[in-house]
Amino acid sequence: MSEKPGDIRSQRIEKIEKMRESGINPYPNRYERKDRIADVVAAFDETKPVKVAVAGRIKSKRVMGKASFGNVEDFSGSIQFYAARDIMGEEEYALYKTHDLGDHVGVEGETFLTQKGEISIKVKKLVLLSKCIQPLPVVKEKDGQVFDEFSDTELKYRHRYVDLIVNQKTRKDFLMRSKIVSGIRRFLEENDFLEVETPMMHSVVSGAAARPFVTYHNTLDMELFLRIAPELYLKRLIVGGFERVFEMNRNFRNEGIDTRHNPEFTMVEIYQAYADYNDMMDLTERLFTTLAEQFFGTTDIPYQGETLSLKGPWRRVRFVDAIKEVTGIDFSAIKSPAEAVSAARKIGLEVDESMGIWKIADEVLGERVEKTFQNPTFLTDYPKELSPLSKSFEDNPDYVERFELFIAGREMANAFTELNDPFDQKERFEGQSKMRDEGDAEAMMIDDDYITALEYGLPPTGGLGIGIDRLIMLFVDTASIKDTILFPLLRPDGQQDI
RNA sequence: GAGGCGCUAGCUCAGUCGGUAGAGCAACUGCCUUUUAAGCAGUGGGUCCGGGGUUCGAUCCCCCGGCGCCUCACCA
Repeated sequence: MSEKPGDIRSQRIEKIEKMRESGINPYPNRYERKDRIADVVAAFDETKPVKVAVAGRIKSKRVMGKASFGNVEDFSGSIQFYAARDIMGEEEYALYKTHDLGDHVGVEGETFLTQKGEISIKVKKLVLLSKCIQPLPVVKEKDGQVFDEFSDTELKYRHRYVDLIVNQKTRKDFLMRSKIVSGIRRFLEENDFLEVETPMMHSVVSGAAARPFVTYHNTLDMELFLRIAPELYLKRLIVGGFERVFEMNRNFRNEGIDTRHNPEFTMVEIYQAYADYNDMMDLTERLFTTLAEQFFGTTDIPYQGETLSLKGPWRRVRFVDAIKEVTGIDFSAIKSPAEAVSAARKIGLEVDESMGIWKIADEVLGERVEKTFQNPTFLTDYPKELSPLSKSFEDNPDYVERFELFIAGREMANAFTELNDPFDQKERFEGQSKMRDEGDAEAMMIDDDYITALEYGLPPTGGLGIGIDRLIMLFVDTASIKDTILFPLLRPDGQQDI
């Protein structure tokens, strides 16, 4: 009788209308759920049937006339139920038969084992808790093989809730993300780090090389930038006497989107007074191996068809040595940009003199070297020019005490001995500011207050940043960062959903 | 931002060398009281991403646009 007969949504709306007419509320306010499904399954004893009341979504339904099997699923798991007219009563059973896949129901009854040996609930009473009027994709499974998986990437990201309802792998991956994030927090807390929250809206763009999102505060009548990194605030806290701090939260960078980049991404930044970049390497290594052992029981983890060994100690190789090893180019011996250009061109890279020696070196590294680091590798001792916030070696001012960690060819972490010399920092800021004036949109701005903070004295400090989304990619074995972010940024599709 | 690929039923996908479309699952109707990718019989369901062009006729060919994916560039 609907306007569009055959349309599943209209059919279900009709069902709702009928229920309302007969005084049944398809969206009741409350249900006394007494048991979690996983607990019911775990506690099952064939010789001792127990009364249970579970709640969840109907995930499957197999009706055989006057009796029926189905599965309800809650967050903890899934269980089969057996609904029979003789037990439920004719009216209740008829109503149950109108319920659809995706409906939330409360199921009460006694546990029993079917002839085929499946733990089930013999339904005494089944009540609708929330009607699902949208047709769910039907994903079936047998012997671990998944049929008709809901696989349209666009729909998965746009309607993540549907993805979570029907695809077990998605649910598992995000559960894993949650657990890893809390594992990281636990690890840091156990190591006496204090979690802090610093501003997300900055008036100065600094702390990393990236283009910011710009926003505006009405009352103050000023431009603000969404933070690209919390770094400078966290170091202010070290100045303030918090010796070990971390912040695990979102950064925003107005850059491209691809399998490794989302404009908002999660980063943990960690600062430790009286430590240097070597201590940060140890900390990083311990964190990763602790997580691997916790979640896999081993440091060998599968990733995209390969096995990565996270077992320490990890390889440490100097920036210039790594480039030399892979390409034969020794940047420590190169004296002029022209020389660097010709070396880079020899291996087929497009660069020009204005980049300077070290940006060219960085280009060579990114193009030819990084992908060779499959197992964890600390790339250390960066050139000063590429690192405006890191401290130089006492005996070699051209290089800084910094490392980046690569796993599976991807940058996973960045750390250094923090530059705490206010005079040096001021000079570096001025250099950045000049680059900015010359059109480098990613160069930092001068943060005068930060210089003032340094003038109060930042103790020798090690700092470390780890990209959480990328770490998760590793642990849930996915090739795209979007599979680790519940709601990745997409363009609006311009269509009305539904 | 550039190039390549894709977009067909609620989902997963066929297909039309240009004559306005089909399967499986889901839905609806009937049968079925131990099924589990339940089964059997029948039915309905589509602006074939949008707009324009070519054509007697376009879902298909051409152009423009939208969204997604992949590769590249920037970046973590």
